[in-house]
Amino acid sequence: MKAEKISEFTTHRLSIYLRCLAALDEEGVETISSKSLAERFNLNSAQIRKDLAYFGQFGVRGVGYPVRDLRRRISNILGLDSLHKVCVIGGGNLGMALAEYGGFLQHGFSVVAVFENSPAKIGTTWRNGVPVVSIGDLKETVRARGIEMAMIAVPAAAAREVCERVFDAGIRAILNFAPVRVVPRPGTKIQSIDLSISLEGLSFFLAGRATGTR
Amino acid sequence: MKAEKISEFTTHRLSIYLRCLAALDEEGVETISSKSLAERFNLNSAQIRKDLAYFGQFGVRGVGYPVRDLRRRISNILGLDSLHKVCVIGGGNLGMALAEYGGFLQHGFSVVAVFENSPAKIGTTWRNGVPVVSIGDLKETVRARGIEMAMIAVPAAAAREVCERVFDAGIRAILNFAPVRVVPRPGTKIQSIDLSISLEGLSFFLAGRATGTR
DNA sequence: TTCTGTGAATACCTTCACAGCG
DNA sequence: CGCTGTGAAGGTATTCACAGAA
Repeated sequence: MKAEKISEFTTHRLSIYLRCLAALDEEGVETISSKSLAERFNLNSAQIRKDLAYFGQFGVRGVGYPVRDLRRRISNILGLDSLHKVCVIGGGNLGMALAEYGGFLQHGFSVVAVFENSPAKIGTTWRNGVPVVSIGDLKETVRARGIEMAMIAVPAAAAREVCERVFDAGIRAILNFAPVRVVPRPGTKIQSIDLSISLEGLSFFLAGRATGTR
Repeated sequence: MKAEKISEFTTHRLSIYLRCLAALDEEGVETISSKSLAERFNLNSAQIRKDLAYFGQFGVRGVGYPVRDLRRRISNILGLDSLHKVCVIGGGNLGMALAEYGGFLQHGFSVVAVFENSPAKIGTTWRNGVPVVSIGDLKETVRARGIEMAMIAVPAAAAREVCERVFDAGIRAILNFAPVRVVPRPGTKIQSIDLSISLEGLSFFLAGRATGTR
């Protein structure tokens, strides 16, 4: 791997390539060229080659990339060789939906706990067996269960404080759903998904067409 | 407004500015400079001025921007003057969580229906009064209720077909949660949120630190 | 003087185009 | 030959720096 720092655009595309390679591998396809891979996402083939070249020389000139091998390597690059343990903070609707979402496990992420502060919910077990734990037990549970990431699904007002507690518990990666900008500590990463802002982007698009911008 | 096309980076930031301006307005602040606004998101002040300049000259030299006025204008630019009616396709956990999420209404989006294909759920009403409607009635309901946007929360396998039906029903803006790339029709827009890919980005970050990339 | 609005400079991301290997 | 890997070119986004208005 080269010393340069990799952009998020690249890592995002790696995930996309990985999905496609997994499907191809399952189909029994053994080799794929950057060109035919590119066509699937209407993307430039040089883009794919550049993305991969950051991490080594995986291809065979005149042939293409060996599907299974490339799949394994990208999986490795993304740190997906082993299952990642994830927790959800906040046992409201969104939190519970996240805890139960089947897609995570399929991609190597296992939700092992939901943290809550409402006594009524603490101690219960969610449908698929995920325990609802007191937020007070965050630190011990994180350590005991080897939790590496947290998904924050608490009200906006609580988000900042919750992130601090999560960092204090030793977690260094957060996926934040609260509509609040939180600044990561050095050595940590926060990725935010703001549903209202996404909808506002769509609203802008619709408004533009309406006023004839086309 | 200038003829240039506006990048998504800009519109995304406009949403962020809007949030901040709303808070300032509520606090009674009357004027804000690009510099002090920039400090809140550690962002460059020229960035903010450029973003706003695409749409007109809103500021007063030597003073800054009038908070309430700028708030109204951005709101207008983003098409947020009126409430937007939104539907959810898919009545699973995620779909129901989206239907009940209070944050949308606060930002001008109202979820007015959840579309489902399971007969057991159709005809029921979700907690906050959102009706669960048969996907077969999509077109009529969209027309009758003036629905402008759809949030897709169906399994990956169904996503593509569902998007087609949504477009056929006259909706031109989609927020897609299914882990599938869907190509928008001309004149439509699809914004995708892929939870697993977001987690993979975090996994890459953690993997990098672990191998000493720092 | 302060702070906007904006051309110029820079940094970054993508695409082109081709040398070179299998 | 076909396709990768990559320097060079082309675009786009961000930042700098300053002229000019209040």
